[in-house]
Amino acid sequence: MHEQETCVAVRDVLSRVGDKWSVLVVSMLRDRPLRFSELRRTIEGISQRMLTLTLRGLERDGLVARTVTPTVPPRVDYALTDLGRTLLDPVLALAAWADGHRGEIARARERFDRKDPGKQD
Amino acid sequence: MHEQETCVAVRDVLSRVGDKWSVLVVSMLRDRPLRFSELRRTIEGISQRMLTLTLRGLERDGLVARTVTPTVPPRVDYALTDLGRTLLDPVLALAAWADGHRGEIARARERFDRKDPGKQD
DNA sequence: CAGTATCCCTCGGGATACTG
DNA sequence: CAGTATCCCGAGGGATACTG
Repeated sequence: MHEQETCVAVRDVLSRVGDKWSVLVVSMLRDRPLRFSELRRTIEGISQRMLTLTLRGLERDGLVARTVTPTVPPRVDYALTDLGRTLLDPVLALAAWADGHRGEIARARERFDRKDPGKQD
Repeated sequence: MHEQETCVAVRDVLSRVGDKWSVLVVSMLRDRPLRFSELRRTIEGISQRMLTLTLRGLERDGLVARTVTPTVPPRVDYALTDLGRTLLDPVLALAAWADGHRGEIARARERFDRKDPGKQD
């Protein structure tokens, strides 16, 4: 299980999950497809540029499908693929962990920062 | 569940998980405590600086415990805390997902890159 | 052995402006 | 509406040298 290829693949996915917007976008698409502008409005804080880049990355990895309706003005819908949907489970498990332990983590940080003051600005 | 605080906590954990070394360090400590130099040798590729920084971060979040034995030369052991151990489950689930779907992802990328050549160098 | 301290460079990502 | 193109800054992270 700890082969080289596996490690690379795992780190690859982990960095996807760790980036600032990917998981948020995926979780927004959980229930139904959304248009570019809907995603942009819903996510709040994301720049046009980063939304585009995030969606391209997710599309490239086969997690999100992009559907263009060539009207004018154009309409583009984004939806989770089957693969994208399977990612939801482990990600939500991690999110649940984060939510469930955020108190412990916050307390650990306070303790650490009290012991070692001035290091964390 | 989608309160502001939760989102912050989740993103916080996700960025920990997404950083280059944290998960690797945690998974190395899975079975038993390890010394600084053992971690350094085992992980392969990590710089002394990044190992230190990663361990400090994990310690600050209460995921790893640092034990100094004041001999000369000094000996420092790192071990997972109970909290750190609970993180293992969701992280391993994600790793399993990554391993299980890496073929699909690779194929999706090939397809995407063939359609849109020259964009990814 | 187990770190700190510096230097330096790449990349993530925000702001803004322009286009089919 | 749904993007691309530029510019720019700060964080992440590697290499190297020094220390208790």
